[in-house]
Order: sequence, then C-alpha cells, then structure tokens
Amino acid sequence: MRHLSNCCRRQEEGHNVQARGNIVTSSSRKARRAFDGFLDILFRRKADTNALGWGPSRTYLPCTEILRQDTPAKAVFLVESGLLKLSRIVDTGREVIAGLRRQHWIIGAPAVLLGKAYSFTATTLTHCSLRSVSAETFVNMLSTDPNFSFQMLVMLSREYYKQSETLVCLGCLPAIDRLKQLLYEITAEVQRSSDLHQRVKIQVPLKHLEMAQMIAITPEHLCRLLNKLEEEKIITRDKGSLIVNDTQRLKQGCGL
Amino acid sequence: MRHLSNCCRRQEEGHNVQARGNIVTSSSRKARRAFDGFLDILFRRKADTNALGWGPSRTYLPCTEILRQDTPAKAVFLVESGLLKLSRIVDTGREVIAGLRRQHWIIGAPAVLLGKAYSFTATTLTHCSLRSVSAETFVNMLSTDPNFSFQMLVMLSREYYKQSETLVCLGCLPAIDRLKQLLYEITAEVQRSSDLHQRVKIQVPLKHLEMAQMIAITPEHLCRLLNKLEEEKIITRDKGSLIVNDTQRLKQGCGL
DNA sequence: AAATGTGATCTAGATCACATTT
DNA sequence: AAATGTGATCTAGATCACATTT
Repeated sequence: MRHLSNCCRRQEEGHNVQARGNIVTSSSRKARRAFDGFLDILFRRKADTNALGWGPSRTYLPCTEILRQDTPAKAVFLVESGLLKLSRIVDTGREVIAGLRRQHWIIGAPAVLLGKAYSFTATTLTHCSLRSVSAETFVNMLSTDPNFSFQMLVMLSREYYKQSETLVCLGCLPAIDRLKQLLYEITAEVQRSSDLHQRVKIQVPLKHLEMAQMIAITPEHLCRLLNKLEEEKIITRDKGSLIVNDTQRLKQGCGL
Repeated sequence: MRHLSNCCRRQEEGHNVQARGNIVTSSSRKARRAFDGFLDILFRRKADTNALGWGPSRTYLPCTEILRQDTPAKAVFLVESGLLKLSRIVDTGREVIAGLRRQHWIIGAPAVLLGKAYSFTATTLTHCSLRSVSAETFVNMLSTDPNFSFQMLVMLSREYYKQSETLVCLGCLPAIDRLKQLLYEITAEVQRSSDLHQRVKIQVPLKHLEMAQMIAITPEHLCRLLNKLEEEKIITRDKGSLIVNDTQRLKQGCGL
C-alpha cells in the first residue's frame, strides 16, 4: 500500500475552518440546531470526561495521520476541536474521502467494538485537539458506565446516519448535485444560522483534490463543475476563498 | 412521494435465499466466520430475548414494507429469518438499495436513537420473521440492561462497518467491479465455507432491477455487464439462476 | 403484463497532456 | 514545486425505443 497523504501548504496555514469574513448584512445569529445542543450537553463537563477515562487533550498539526486504514483498532478518539477527514485508498490507488469529522465526534469506535481493523485513515485537516482511550479502556468504560454507553450509542447512530446520507448521495445524484450539497453543507456549517438567503464567503478547508475525493470525481472535472456554478452565478471564486451568492439555489439543486 | 415498490412475482416464490443446489464436489462445510458465531451467541437464547422486551415473532410475506423512509422512527426490528432490503428514493425518482439485512441484524435503531425519521425503507425480499419493540421500550431496554446495551453497540458498529464498505465501493470502483463484489458476497453467503474455488449455483434473491439499484447502475447496463462476465466464463446464466464458475476470479476482480 | 434483453445514440465524467497560478 | 486550470479525446454508463422471455 502506498503512503497515504503527502503534506502540503496547509501546514503553515493553521486553522482555516471558520469563515474568514461574512459579507452578510442581516445577522440573526440564532441558536445551533437542537441536536447539536444535545451533544453539547453530553460532553459539556470536562471534569466528567476526564473522570471517565479519556486521556488528556493532545494537539496535532494539520496533515497528521491519527490512525490508518487496515491497522488493528487499538484506540478511540474524541475530537475536541479542529477538522479531520476519513479516507480510504483501494487497491486501484483511488482514494475516497468518506466524510469529515469535527468537534464532538468520535473516531475509531466501530472498529474497536468489532475487534477489526480501522476501515478508514483519519487525517487532520486543521490544527486539532483530540483525546483518546485505548481499546480496552473504552470497552471498560462502556461496561461500567451506562450513561457513557448510551452516549456512544447515540454517537454511533449519528455516524451511521451521516454515512447513509453520503451513500445515498453517491448512489443517486450526479456529480454537480453532490458538489452543490457539499458546498451547502460547508456553508451551513460556517453560518450556523437558519436564514441562509445570503451571500457568504467561505474558506473551504479542503484542497480541490480533496473536494473531488469527497464527491468521487477527478480534480479536473471538479474544476469544470466549479466553472459551471460560477457561470450560473451561484458562486464566485476569489483566489483561495469562495463566495456563495445564493445559498437557496445551492440547497434546491442538491436533490436531497 | 411516490409509492415505493410494487409487488412482483416474488410473492408466489417464497423463500429463495438458500442455494437451490450446489454443484460442489468437495464439501468441507467449515464453521461460519468467528464473528457470525459471536452474534449467534448474543441471540442464542430465545427466552432471554423474550424477557428483554422484544415483541413476539411475526412473519411477513415477500415484498412487504416494514418501515418507510422519512417517517418518524417508532420501532426497532430484529430479523430472525429471511432477507430484507434497505432502500431510499430521492427527489429525482432514483432509488438506491443501501444494503440487504438478514438474520441477527437490527433495523431502525439509529433513527430511534436519534429521534429522527428512518433514513431507509425496509422491504422484505423473502418470507421474513421479525420481532419488534417500540422506540420507548427499546430505549428503556438500553438503559436497564447493560448487556443489551453492549450488544446494540456491537450491532450498530457492524451496520456502520458494512455501510462504510458499500460507500467505498460506490466511490472508488467501476460498476463491473461492484457487480463482481456483489456476486461474490452472495456466493459467499450461500456457501459459508472457506474453500471457494468451485462452481456454485446461486439463486439470487434479487430482481435485475434490484441488483442494478444495489450497484447504482441502470438495469440495461447491468444486463450488459452480466453478458460480459458470461463471455469471460466467470458466470453462466441458466434461466432464473446463476452459476458462478470461478469464485476466485470474482473475488480478485472486485478490487477490495 | 412484468421482467429481461439488445441495439443505436448520447453524455457525464475520466484520462492525458500541457499551461498557468500560488 | 505543488496546486490549479484547460483543451482534446476517450469511454463507462445512461437513455430511449423496441424485441423477446417468463
């Protein structure tokens, strides 16, 4: 198996998850969605998390490989901050990105619970802060703490649910719609408000190659699709960053 | 939303999951894989399962819709026997089959745990025997019985793991390889032995349309791909059933 | 009648080769 | 130098229309 991802200019950039500048005039910064709130409650008290057995926070530079596909699952990670990608390379050399993970998501739990190898490689995209537990401790925490056990059930369900959306998206929608959906998700992520009928400048935390891997196309084709969206005035490109002119049209177009 | 699947000749056929006749001469019927054995243990004692709160076994005819996408998740199902498909129709009218579920798999748990709508429609392909619990009872069982809770964690992980394989397959492999993989899985399912270098006659429990939906292509294209496999002598078609001449070449070809 | 097959044609997306940016 | 863009060409797979099986 070839070496997974080679490092890149991201190294020097540091955090680029947040929007750098919203061109938005209106400004009802409403509450996050209810579900996210629920998860916040689950992990609110750091002291508890410590007591439960998670190791201390560790920070990682961008482009660091946290765990690797097909290696035995020895640990579970909890993302405290930052953004990671879950990717897999197949024999033919093609790489897919199965999804991105951020704050309050766990990584590696299914493989640990099944005693199998990790199905994906997890790589940091930005500076990340993570906590980990060994496989044994994780299982121990599950068997001794019913609350923790329930939390993990919810989190695994959320993983499954998200994975399912990705799967359906890949199976049913043409690449242009998958791209619209990806951009819509990133925009929604950045905005975190419910009135999205606005221009938003987003700093996509992914290289074009990576965006292409997320929607399972080649970078060349991605480039053409972005041109198309620009022609249709849905987006405007401004060097590294990207301005979404019409969030609604993105959402409508994406077929989900 | 249009009505989901229309019934079919399957109605009269009854069980067609099992292989109808193995042309196999050698016969080391070895034990199932270790993992399946583990799950058998988990659900071995029916009495326990009863005590836990699952409802009584109910049987369903083929082509029965058990639960429907985008409806509130009110129950969780446990498959005791038979085969079901999990499918989703998107706005464009296209339908994907996300996967098949059989004995000892649960259906609907992630949606219940998240308090969301089901992401898929579950439809029986053969005669099925299922047990169910209401969402409330399910959550109650989880909070009162740590063993049950742990079982569910393992089963959800398995769901996630399988879903991930499907996702990678869709994202990385060309249709011919996805078809090979599907056929290999069905063959392995039917054989349940580790020496697969044999001719096997399999009764695929799916219509061509459904096989096409599983690998995200049109039925026409599927037909051409099957022709191709037949030209390459990997399979032989014999009316309804299908003879795999070379399991090894199926496996090698499938890219995973 | 529904499912399957097949031919002709079209198109989304891949591949390759090279230019331009950062 | 790596990332991005773009033009020319190819091909896997879709679409449509109709024939053949079950």
